[in-house]
Amino acid sequence: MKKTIFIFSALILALLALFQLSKYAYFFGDSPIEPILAVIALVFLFLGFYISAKKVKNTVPQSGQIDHHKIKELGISHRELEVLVEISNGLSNKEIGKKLFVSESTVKTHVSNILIKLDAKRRTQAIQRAKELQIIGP
Amino acid sequence: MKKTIFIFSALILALLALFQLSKYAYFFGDSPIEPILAVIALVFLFLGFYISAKKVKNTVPQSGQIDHHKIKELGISHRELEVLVEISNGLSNKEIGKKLFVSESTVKTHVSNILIKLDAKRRTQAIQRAKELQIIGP
DNA sequence: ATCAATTTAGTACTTTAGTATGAGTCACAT
DNA sequence: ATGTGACTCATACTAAAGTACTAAATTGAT
Repeated sequence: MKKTIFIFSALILALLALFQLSKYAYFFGDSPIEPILAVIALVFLFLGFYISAKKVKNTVPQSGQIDHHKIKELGISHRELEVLVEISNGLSNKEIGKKLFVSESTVKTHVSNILIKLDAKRRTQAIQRAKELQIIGP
Repeated sequence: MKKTIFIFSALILALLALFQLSKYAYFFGDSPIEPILAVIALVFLFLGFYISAKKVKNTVPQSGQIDHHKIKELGISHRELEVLVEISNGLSNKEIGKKLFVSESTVKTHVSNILIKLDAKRRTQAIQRAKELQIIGP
């Protein structure tokens, strides 16, 4: 895709050059407008490209990658992360306990700590925050 | 690929048209150049925007598209969908009520219906299911 | 106009979630 | 050895969440 665009861009440039040559053959007026027009067109074309690309980069925040650095930064332990993942999978505390072979009490402790570390009031908010911070996958 | 070629072809045509215009400008002498320059700049700016946007749409495979068909298929009403979105934003029933100007009781009713329709036992599970079915955005 | 679906809201109840606190075990580093 | 952090579990409590009804007002389509 990139190559195609590059090739066509080169093609346009070549066209412009040809037009310039032909113009010089026909006219010998004071100041030719065509080169200026071409430069403006290209500059604004790539400006549009650039701005749009920037916009997309800011609005679409890299999907998929989990930020291990931020996990440590927030002081979230390995076990807490496991619980967090199961929360986002929609499991109840009891179910998480069974899956991780611990009591429901333990899960509750982990959940409380997670909520504090993620600055959330509810587990649903924790899910949202964790995905926002790319601590867990989408 | 075909689209890219088409777009660039259109671009070339636009360039040709512009050159024709510039020729006319030459013949009629005193027509001002600035408006033409402005038009060219704008046209190519938006052209750049357009091409870039198209490119992104083709390279990034459906991120954020919601499946309206599946929503109707599951019989989820408009109001229920609103509630569902707020659930996934991590709000409590009371908070949702305030945001949508209804009582907490009403929200509970909606939530219960949502859970039935999404075949979920908890709101966290409903979030997971809804995202899986692309009923709500990620 | 009538019928079905939606939206709203309530009561009464059960279940799940979350808080606060304390405490025991284990590994690992100083 | 002693402390530190992570993991575990418990009790007792409060706060949400969720269920199971009932029911009225509204809306949209036939």
